[in-house]
Amino acid sequence: MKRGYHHGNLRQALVEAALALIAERGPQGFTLSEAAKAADVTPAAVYRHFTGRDELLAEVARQGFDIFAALLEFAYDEGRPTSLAAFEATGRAYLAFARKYPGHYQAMFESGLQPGNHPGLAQVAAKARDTMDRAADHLARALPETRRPPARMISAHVWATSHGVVELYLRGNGGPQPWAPEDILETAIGIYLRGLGLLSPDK
Amino acid sequence: MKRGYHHGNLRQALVEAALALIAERGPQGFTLSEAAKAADVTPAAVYRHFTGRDELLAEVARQGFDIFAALLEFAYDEGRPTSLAAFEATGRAYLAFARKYPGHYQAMFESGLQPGNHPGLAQVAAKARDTMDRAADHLARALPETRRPPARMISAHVWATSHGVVELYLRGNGGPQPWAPEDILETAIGIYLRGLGLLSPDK
DNA sequence: TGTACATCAGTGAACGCGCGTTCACTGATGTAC
DNA sequence: TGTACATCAGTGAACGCGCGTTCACTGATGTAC
Repeated sequence: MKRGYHHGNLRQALVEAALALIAERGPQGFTLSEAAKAADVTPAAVYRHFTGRDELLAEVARQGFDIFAALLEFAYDEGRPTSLAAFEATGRAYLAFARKYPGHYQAMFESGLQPGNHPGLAQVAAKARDTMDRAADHLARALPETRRPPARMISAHVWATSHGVVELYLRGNGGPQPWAPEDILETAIGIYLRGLGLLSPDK
Repeated sequence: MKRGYHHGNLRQALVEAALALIAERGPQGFTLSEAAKAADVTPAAVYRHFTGRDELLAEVARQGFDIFAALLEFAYDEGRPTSLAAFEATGRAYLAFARKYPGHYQAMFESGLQPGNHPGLAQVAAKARDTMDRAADHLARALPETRRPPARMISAHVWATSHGVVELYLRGNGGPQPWAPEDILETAIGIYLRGLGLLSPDK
């Protein structure tokens, strides 16, 4: 692809170059210089669009949280067809996101980025979590009040389990496993929901 | 502490210097040069004890898995007093380890180390997992065979949930939470065990 | 017990490298007249 | 429609830095006689 002196959309091209680098070599493998090179541009050009290396990385993560929040929202689908099915779908969406967008995922969760330093990032991350919280809240209403854990506790449980399955069994820090990550997560959540009293005790 | 030309136990001193660096600044913050400096020694001296930076880091992780495996074994205590209590104790041990040995924990799980490149590492990691598997197996025997998930599936669930709680709520990539990580994990495992049919449905 | 000597843990200087960042600049674009 | 000019995206060279690693060396230790 040819281009003249001006690139056209260098900002997004840099984001995508960074994404490819991260997906291929891990968050450590990402450098400003290499992202610039992959976008066919001098490292100095990056500074026309970002204040520096960190801001480029943060933008990658931000776009990741955007996609993530949208996927969760789509999976939740306002609680349709049932609050239970919608809740299960959000759990699956977590894993599906990590599988389909590994560059984004790593920028978000494994790059050592401090959300506190990037206000926009924290905001869009909160949006994703809010969807989970709503799904859990909707689900919790089906429980008798006396034995109903707080909705945010339930969503914390599912985030933790989903995140753990991704880190250990999809991204591979836990050694090989005889099951697909999807099956591990599915059964874990199934047993958990039975424990909440939302699935019948028979398989 | 004074010392002469020879250090005495430089190898272990380097491991401990690395540990302190990692605990303080994260696995990225660790460099061979700084570890050497912290041990009051020239960077070149490191090469008398390790083949290079990676092997030093791997040794830190190896010692971590050693401690971890011992803690799990201690918590499991051959299934005493009951298989259920022993199983719950191993879950708690995971979190306790991450809290008490943050440097080891990060070297093991967040340093980007490839266990495949360090045979000794994979071996001792397998030992830790084996303890979890035994705990799960012991527990599973209390279940009627028809509705008993494979023991390794159960231990995968608990590893994942424990790991997720540590990453998100102890190490802080999931935003602030109104509960202590210990409480999140405890309730998650409680609900899960009820789902397995091992705890009565009343609180 | 005293001395010669082999061993080897640590030194200090140097290396090449790639990193993030800066700076004065240049060339393309698009707008005002 | 044609030209002058302001804007600004990208260049290219340079910087200082800290990294991991190497090498010839030196000084402490401990053992053989």
